[in-house]
Amino acid sequence: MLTMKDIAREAGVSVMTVSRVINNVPSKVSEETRWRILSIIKERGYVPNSSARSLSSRSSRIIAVVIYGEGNVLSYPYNADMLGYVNQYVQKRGYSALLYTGCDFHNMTRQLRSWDVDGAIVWGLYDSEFDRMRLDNKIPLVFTDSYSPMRQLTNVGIDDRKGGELAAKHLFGKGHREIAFIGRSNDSPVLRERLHGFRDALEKEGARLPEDRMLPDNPGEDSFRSFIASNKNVTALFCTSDIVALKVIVYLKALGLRVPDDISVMGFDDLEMGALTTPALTTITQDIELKAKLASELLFSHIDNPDTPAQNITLDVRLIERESVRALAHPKSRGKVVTL
Amino acid sequence: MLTMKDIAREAGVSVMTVSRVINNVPSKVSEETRWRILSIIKERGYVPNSSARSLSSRSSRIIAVVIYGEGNVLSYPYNADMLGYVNQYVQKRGYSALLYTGCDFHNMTRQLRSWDVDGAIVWGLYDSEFDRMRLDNKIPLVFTDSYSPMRQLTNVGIDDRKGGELAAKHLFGKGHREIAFIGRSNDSPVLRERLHGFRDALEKEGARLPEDRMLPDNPGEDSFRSFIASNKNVTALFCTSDIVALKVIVYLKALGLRVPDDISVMGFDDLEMGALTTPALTTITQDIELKAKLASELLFSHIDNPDTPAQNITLDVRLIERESVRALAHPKSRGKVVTL
DNA sequence: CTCAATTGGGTTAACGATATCCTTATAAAT
DNA sequence: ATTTATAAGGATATCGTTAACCCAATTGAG
Repeated sequence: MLTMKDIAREAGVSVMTVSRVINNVPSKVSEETRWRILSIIKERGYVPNSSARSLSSRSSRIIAVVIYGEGNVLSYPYNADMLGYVNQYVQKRGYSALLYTGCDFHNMTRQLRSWDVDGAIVWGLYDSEFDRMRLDNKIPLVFTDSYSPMRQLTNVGIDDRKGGELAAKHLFGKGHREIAFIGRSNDSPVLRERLHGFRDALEKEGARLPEDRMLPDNPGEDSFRSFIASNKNVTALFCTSDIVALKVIVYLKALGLRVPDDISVMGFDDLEMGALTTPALTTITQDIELKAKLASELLFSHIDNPDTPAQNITLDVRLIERESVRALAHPKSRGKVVTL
Repeated sequence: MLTMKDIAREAGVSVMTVSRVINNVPSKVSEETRWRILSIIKERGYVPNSSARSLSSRSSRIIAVVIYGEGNVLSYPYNADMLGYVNQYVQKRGYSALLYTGCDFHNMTRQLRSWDVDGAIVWGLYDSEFDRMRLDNKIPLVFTDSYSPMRQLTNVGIDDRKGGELAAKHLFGKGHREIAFIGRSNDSPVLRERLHGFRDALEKEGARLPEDRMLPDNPGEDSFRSFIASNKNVTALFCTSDIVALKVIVYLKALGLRVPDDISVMGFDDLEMGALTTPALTTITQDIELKAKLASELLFSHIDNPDTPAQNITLDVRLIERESVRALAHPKSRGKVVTL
């Protein structure tokens, strides 16, 4: 392996001079020497050793991206999109992204510490896991979509509650009164918020969302089938994710129910694929690229200046009306419509 | 930071003994000492420093995953899926995955070398870029879907040609004679192979695929519209990727054409979303998880034993018949059907 | 003309681990 | 009783860089 020593010898200088050239230390090396060294570096194709650099300078220029979840979390397009954008911003800053997925919490933090990462962007955790996370490290951390009660955490999230609200108002405005909610969860604060917003808005309009009108997130076909069978008068379904909405539409099709003619369906997330289906999915959209950008920028500002105070940013959401919700000629409809 | 020295001092041994415990060097430390050291390590939460380890042992336990492409390559579900699976296998082996995306070839190889990665899995490159890649490194490399002429490369690909063939036979068997091909490309060997297989099979059946029946990969809506306008008698479209197929279906819908009633569409890749649309997409499927698994295993066998000879594995593909292709009551149809 | 500041370097010691070579005590073999 | 082998561990150099401090020559101000 080519080392700084080789470059130094060839240039007839000390390794420190080479180091200073590489790190652009201002006014410590003459223009001429700098130029000579740079050309030797280029000619020889010398690349500094990051491990040594990291060991010596206590800065790895690595950002860890931690996606907590089971199985292949990247098969969920939201996670993949986020990772892709985050990675772009990380690379743009000259850092590298180390990827950690899974649920082995212990191993994850071990790896973070062993690599001495300069920072980490984390999502997919539930409340309870946060406590374990903060214990050990002084590593700058940015979370996304965390609803941790600890407010000294930097977080970038979306207005999940408003998302639920928008969905409820939209369905109500289209004349729907008998509505079901797919995505009940005790673990996920995100889903909980969406439910809250949805139910509250519905009740404010005068409709109700009883317990037996809710199904857990990602129900199997069988349980969905029996749910539909025992809720014949439901005219609309609000799913807390596009993937689930799309699956539900397939299930409905298998039951001989057409969307939106026989029953309306809404999603959440605005995955690219939702626009490509027939019917195209009416959904709540969030700006994933912006979220990734803000998360990265916040992380770097923490890295550059450790005194940066924790921030909690909530991004807005919007409703995207496409084809999967039908307007009902409901007698009691107030004709209320959410405009964008 | 807690170091080996701290552990050694507390255990009353030398750092080498601690090192031996950590690296499980057989029969160099007594059971009792090992146990004592391990408990101190656990109690103190000591984590070895990977940079130092890497520097000293010349092995980083990092695998780079290189996805060559523009923009957010992970928004393409195939890439995300592959990465997700590869990452799982990499983590299972105790390695970490460093992610590189983009087209800045020079920077990519620089990073690979600077981190002294133990190996890399690479995809998304075209022929011409390979030459630049092999130049510099002795790093074990595994490619996927490369059609490089250099046979000393280890590669895991799929039988793209057969995929094209299966598509052609299926469409022909369903009675289609006037067929168009969406996915012409001079750069991508993968798409070239799919075209080859498709065209050859079509011609073998007695049909033809003239130049003006081909559209480049991922055409815009306008060019697609005029293409359809000038090819009114086309009854089926074969797209070389599911994403494009889904987009095309949306374009067709906008033109007032129903799929498959008015025109049939086939995709390629079998992305999860293709099964969730209406109509569900008839497509060519490949086993992405298997591909990722084989690529990882091959890489590790190269890492464990540098003398492992290069291998080129081609995985089989299958046709998945769903709903986007209609059977034509074509007079000349031979009623040929591909069975799975 | 002298003194202080600046410019352009160099020297040495870390950083935290592993490699390599030693050492000692005990057991087994001759 | 001597040799040999093995088990259990230690000492030191080294991996490639940067941090911290040092030094000589030049420049500019007073």
